[in-house]
Amino acid sequence: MANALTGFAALSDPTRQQIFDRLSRRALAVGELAEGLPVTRSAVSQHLKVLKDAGLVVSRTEGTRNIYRVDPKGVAAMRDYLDRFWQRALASFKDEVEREDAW
Amino acid sequence: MANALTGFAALSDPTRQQIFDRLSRRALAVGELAEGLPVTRSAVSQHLKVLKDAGLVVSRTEGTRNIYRVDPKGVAAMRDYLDRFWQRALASFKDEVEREDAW
DNA sequence: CTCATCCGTAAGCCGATACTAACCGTTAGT
DNA sequence: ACTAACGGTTAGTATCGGCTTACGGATGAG
Repeated sequence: MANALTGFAALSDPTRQQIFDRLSRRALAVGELAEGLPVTRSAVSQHLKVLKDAGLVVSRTEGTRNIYRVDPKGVAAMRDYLDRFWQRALASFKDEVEREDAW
Repeated sequence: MANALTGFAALSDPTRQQIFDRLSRRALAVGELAEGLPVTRSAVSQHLKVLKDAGLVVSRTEGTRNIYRVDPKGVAAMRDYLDRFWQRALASFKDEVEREDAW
């Protein structure tokens, strides 16, 4: 994937979040994905491009159909990225975090 | 925080990513944050509101200064959210491979 | 070959949002 | 009380981004 930062932008849109959620359960073709979504198939295709460029999904071609699934590696990269921030934030404020209402 | 989804939107902007990165290293006042950023203090203040509403930062007042820091709980919520997707994608991937192969 | 299916892309519209400038309330120091 | 420092808010503008429509390329069935 490009980097974890583009991943946040990719998941910032509600429609893409919905697409991503459905893909995380099982692989789907573009047309299948478009059914049940309040947008056209064209919009879905554009969203899939964003998710793919961010490294969050991969696709394979089966005849005329393009089937997408979530790429666990991309998700792991974002999770690990956040984990570094989490640890860094904890390290610089170890004292305050223990007192819930200090801030 | 509101939910993990608003967190992604909050971190989708490059300027907010930069703000968040600097805050994760140490707590900073708004003015300190604005120095070294290519935008005005006003813009920084607006970005901080978005990050705060998303539960990613918290603030405390010290005289006339408002000091912000990263909230580890908000970061952990997003990380855990991604972790669920990661596990789900792995399980789904495993199922797909069993009935078809070669992605 | 013909035709239908499937999907990506281009153009354009329109709402969302990141930004600056200006203003105002609060606090601290003299 | 006056003034300066600090920062949140508003108004206005410009750019960005998600959407639809229309189109074109690729594959498969007949």
